[in-house]
Order: sequence, then structure tokens, then C-alpha cells
Amino acid sequence: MSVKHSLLALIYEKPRHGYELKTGFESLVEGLWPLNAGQVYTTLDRLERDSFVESPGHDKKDRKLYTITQAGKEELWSWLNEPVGRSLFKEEFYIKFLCASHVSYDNKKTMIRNQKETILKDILHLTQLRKQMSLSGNDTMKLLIEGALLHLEADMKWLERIEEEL
Amino acid sequence: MSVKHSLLALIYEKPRHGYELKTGFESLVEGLWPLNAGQVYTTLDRLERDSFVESPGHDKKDRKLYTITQAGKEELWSWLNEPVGRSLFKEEFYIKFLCASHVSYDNKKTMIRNQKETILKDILHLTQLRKQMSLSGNDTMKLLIEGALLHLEADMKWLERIEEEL
DNA sequence: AGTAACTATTTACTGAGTATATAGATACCG
DNA sequence: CGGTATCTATATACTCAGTAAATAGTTACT
Repeated sequence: MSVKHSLLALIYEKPRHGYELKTGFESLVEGLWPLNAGQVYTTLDRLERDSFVESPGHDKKDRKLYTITQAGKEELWSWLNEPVGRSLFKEEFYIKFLCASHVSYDNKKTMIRNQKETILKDILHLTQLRKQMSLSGNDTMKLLIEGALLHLEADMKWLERIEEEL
Repeated sequence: MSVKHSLLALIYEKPRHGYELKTGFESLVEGLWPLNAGQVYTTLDRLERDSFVESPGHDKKDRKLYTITQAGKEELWSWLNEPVGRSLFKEEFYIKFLCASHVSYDNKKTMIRNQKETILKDILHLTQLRKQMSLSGNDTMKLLIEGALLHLEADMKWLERIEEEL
């Protein structure tokens, strides 16, 4: 869902071609979300079909350029404005935990320990990344990382809780 | 991803037919995740194709039954055991925030306020739900709700932080 | 000179999820 | 009793996000 609108945001900035959108997106997220090239082009097809972008033609190097339309701008603004609908229970670990309870799985302790381990790794990874962002002056990304860290800490806290209650 | 394995867990318990899986899944998640009927049958087709389930035939009411195979059990165990890979940055609000910064969107304050509002609503909703689960003695679900609440609180905290730093 | 990496696009495919059509059974309600 | 709404039950066509892989020209390295 967000790739489509991110591409729209990049095209809003200036006319762009497919490959430029791929690299643009990836640098926007500091390489943390590598994009499959195919997805860019099919998404562009859909955006064009829905009249959110249109092509003023190709550039000197024969790359198809895209510009954003009025409808595209409106789509972008409304996406930015509408709050994201979190689907509170679709978190995979919750479902796993429910299923484990259901089949009276006796390895819940291991499940939780494994999960805690990966979260710890993630925390270390993000802490390091935050430092990098701090040094390179990327304040927005630093903020996002701090958000992700708060999430992970909440996860840890919860896992410790349920571990006790087992 | 979790629907497939949840169905597997339900079939593990005992042989079941499609509709029973739909209702079984929904009652597993206390109706919080309504399942499209079509998804059940197509998922069953894929599970059968991959030899994770097989059909011993139809019941008296001509409903196709499914049982889990050895491969299916192994798939279920390994799913339960492997920790979920959180894709730290694919959280839609983060991407939105990045895009908003990128296009120098001047309504970030509104974005954040709207997001906080929906989170507050979710917190109220879940708090109420937790009470229900508490009364009906559904302790597992109560735990999950508490996990979701911790997440929401982390989100709130973060939104307040970035609001200040704006 | 050769090969590895980068730029650039296309196409076929899978899997999750939605929408909708169908149809028999049961429940309710005046 | 008749009608309608709801529940049980399955099937099918479709969209969209994302993956994999093929192709081909250019640049960089060694």
C-alpha cells in the first residue's frame, strides 16, 4: 500500500522514470526496504491507468517519464491525511500464540525465547543504525528508528510478561 | 501468511470442512478478524496442492473434509517455532511521515493529531474488550489485548515526541 | 580484453485478500 | 401460511502486492 503512494510522492517532486523511482524510494528509506524492480513498473502501470500519473513522453535516453496529475496530487494528500488503520490483531506473533494455545503446543517457552532473541538483535541493529543516522544528520530517519525501538521495547516488555504468566 | 497456518492448526485438531474452518478461525480470534469465505477455499486448495492436508472424502452432508498430513504437521511446528521477522520499516505511518517530509508537506501537525486520535479510539476499544475477555475468562485473548495496548501506548508516546520536535 | 556491477525495463508468476454468485436450510414474524 | 432475512456452504473471477528471472546496454575494475 505505501509503495504506490511513495512513488506518487517522488513523482510529485519532479518528473521521473521507473528506475529513478526504484533508486529514489530506496534512498528515501536508506536502503532498508529494497524494492523489486518489477513492482515499480507494474505499479506505474496501475497509477497511469487510474490517471494519477501521466507520461509527457521519453527523455533523451529513451526512458519513459511520468508526471503527477491533479487527481494524483489529491490522492497523495488524502493518503497523507488519513490515519493508518492498524489491524490490531493481525500481528503474526499474536496469531501464532493463539494457535499454539489452541493445539496445546508445549514449546511456548521456546517460542517466546526465540522471539525475544530476534527482538534483541533488532534492537541492537537499530541502535547502531540510529547512531549512523545521527552522525549523517538524517533526523527524520533517526526519529523513525526511535519509533521502531519503542515498539520493540514494548514487545520485549510484553514477552517478559507472558513468559512469567506461563 | 498467518491464515494459512491457522487453518492448519485447526485441521490438526480434528478433520474439518471449509465452512467450519471459517467459523473456527473467527471464533479463535473472537470475531476480531472476519475471514472472507473465498480465501478459505483457495487456501485449502493450496494446502492440498502442497500436500500439507489431504481429504479423506466427504461427510454425510456432502462437505469435503480435510485432515493434516505429516508434512503439514511439520510445517505447523516449524512455523510455530520460527520467530516472526518484523520488517521494522514497513509500518505505514513511518513511510507516510517520510513522504510528508520529502514533499515538504505542511500539515504534519494534522497528520499526527489524526493519528493520535485513532490510536486513542483503539485504546478505548481494546480496554473495553479486555474487560470483556476478563469477564468471560478468555485469558489468552486478554494477554494478546494487553500486548496490543502496549504497542498503542508506545505509538502514542512516540507521536507525542515527534509532535514536540516539529 | 574480459568480467563484474550498474542502469533500465519487461514479463510471467504466486499468494493474500475481495467481491460476488449460487443454493439449500433454518428462523422469525406478521 | 407465506415471505423474507439470516445462516450454512462452496465456487469462481478478480485485483493488488510482491517475487523471480530474462534481457540488454553501459560503465568500472583489474
